[in-house]
Amino acid sequence: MLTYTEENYLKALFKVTFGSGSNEAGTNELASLLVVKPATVNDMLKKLKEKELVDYEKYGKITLTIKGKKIALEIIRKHRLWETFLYQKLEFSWDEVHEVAEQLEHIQSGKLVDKLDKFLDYPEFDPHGDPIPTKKGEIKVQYKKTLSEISVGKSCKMVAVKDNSSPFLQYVVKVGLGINNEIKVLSIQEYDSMMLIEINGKQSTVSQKFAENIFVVIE
Amino acid sequence: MLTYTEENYLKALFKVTFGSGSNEAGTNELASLLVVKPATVNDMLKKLKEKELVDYEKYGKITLTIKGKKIALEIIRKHRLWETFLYQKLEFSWDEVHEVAEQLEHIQSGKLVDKLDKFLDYPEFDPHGDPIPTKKGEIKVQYKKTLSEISVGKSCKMVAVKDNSSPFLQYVVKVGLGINNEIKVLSIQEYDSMMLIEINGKQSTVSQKFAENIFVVIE
DNA sequence: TAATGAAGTTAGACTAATCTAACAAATAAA
DNA sequence: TTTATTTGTTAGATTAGTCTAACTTCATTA
Ligand SMILES: [Mn+2]
Ligand SMILES: [Mn+2]
Ligand SMILES: [Mn+2]
Ligand SMILES: [Mn+2]
Repeated sequence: MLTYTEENYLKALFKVTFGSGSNEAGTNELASLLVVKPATVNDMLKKLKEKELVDYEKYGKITLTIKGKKIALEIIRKHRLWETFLYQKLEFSWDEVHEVAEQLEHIQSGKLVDKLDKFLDYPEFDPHGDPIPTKKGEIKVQYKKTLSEISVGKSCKMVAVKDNSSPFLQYVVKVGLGINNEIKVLSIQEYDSMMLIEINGKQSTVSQKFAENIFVVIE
Repeated sequence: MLTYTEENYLKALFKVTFGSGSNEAGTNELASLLVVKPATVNDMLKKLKEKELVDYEKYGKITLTIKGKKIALEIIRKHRLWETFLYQKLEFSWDEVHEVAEQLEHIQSGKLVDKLDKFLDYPEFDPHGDPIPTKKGEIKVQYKKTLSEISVGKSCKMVAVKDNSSPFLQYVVKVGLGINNEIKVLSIQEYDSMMLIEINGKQSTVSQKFAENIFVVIE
């Protein structure tokens, strides 16, 4: 059985490597994501290598083994199922679920995950629009862009958020945006890339930074 | 914030002291309940005393402070609410809930407890018949006896179990017993106190050890 | 009341997870 | 191709939680 901390390293490693082309990560990169020092990561990598959860040679790049990736996906599955539970059943707002799910994702009980999945009627996406890995560890890859990549005059549909922080999520709500909303790009300011958008007939102006954290699909 | 381990010590301390008249506990007693060595308990007591969660002097008895008792009750409240959730909403059987609740009781989120309580419609008892402390830390004291104390010819109602272990709980089900069942004591064997009982018209014979672990009330 | 056993304490050691500070290797710049 | 910068590693220390083995105090009982 893995410790709480080991699980967090695997999850972080999956997040930095998944969809990064090379599937590799570096010590510093991982350290900054986990908010620990590189020295700490280095120690942990030796432990994870010993347990055959990562491939890693001194001064080399870090990758997850199949075994490590499988565990990472299980934790992400649990995290997103719990977020969905908190949001749908307990009426948490979408900016509150992540923090609690960070704890709940470490509860060890295969039965609990299965029952929860069933109770929620096998959801495919969490409240932030992120896909929930299946029991088999399959994860849906969505061909999504960020709002900042959409050109003037085009329409798209919001499907997820990149930034999961509470302040950002609250801001998204304030702007009148939510998952599945239609967004039309009315204009883009040359100078600072500020975007004038329309959602349900209501206009808003958003910064480039904001637009880079909204995932959309073109229909 | 307390660690997972500190919380377990407070909970264990509450369990051994609550309703014991003196409200006191000893090092060895606590050690055996927590399945650690007395030396370990001794170290922890110093930490808990420092944090003003227990009253304790060298070679003296251990008691919870008001503050320590309050925290213990919060953990027990969480434990029993989670057990109720698992049993009522996720269809766990009553012998499976305890182990998972041992983990879930340590999730830190006041909001989660409140929401869960509401979601379950403010339950008063958990699946084992144990009272769920209120948000204010009030716990219902039931005037209950054990089945072994009931005399021949009398009837009573099962309200809870003393032993929460999976083998015992499964055995209770097998005997045809459950919370709120009427039990009539038909006869008691002189020699070994074996009890012949009737539940819903069905007769069963149970040992004294068994009868000592069934809580009942006389109506 | 003194001996004996039970209960409780201390010292010293270990593991997991973390840090700081110093060092080494790899990479980018000049 | 040196030099400088970034990246990664090591050594040594700390804290929480645990242990064993030895010791002390308390309580019972002969
Ligand atoms: Mn999340
Ligand atoms: Mn999410
Ligand atoms: Mn329980
Ligand atoms: Mn219970």
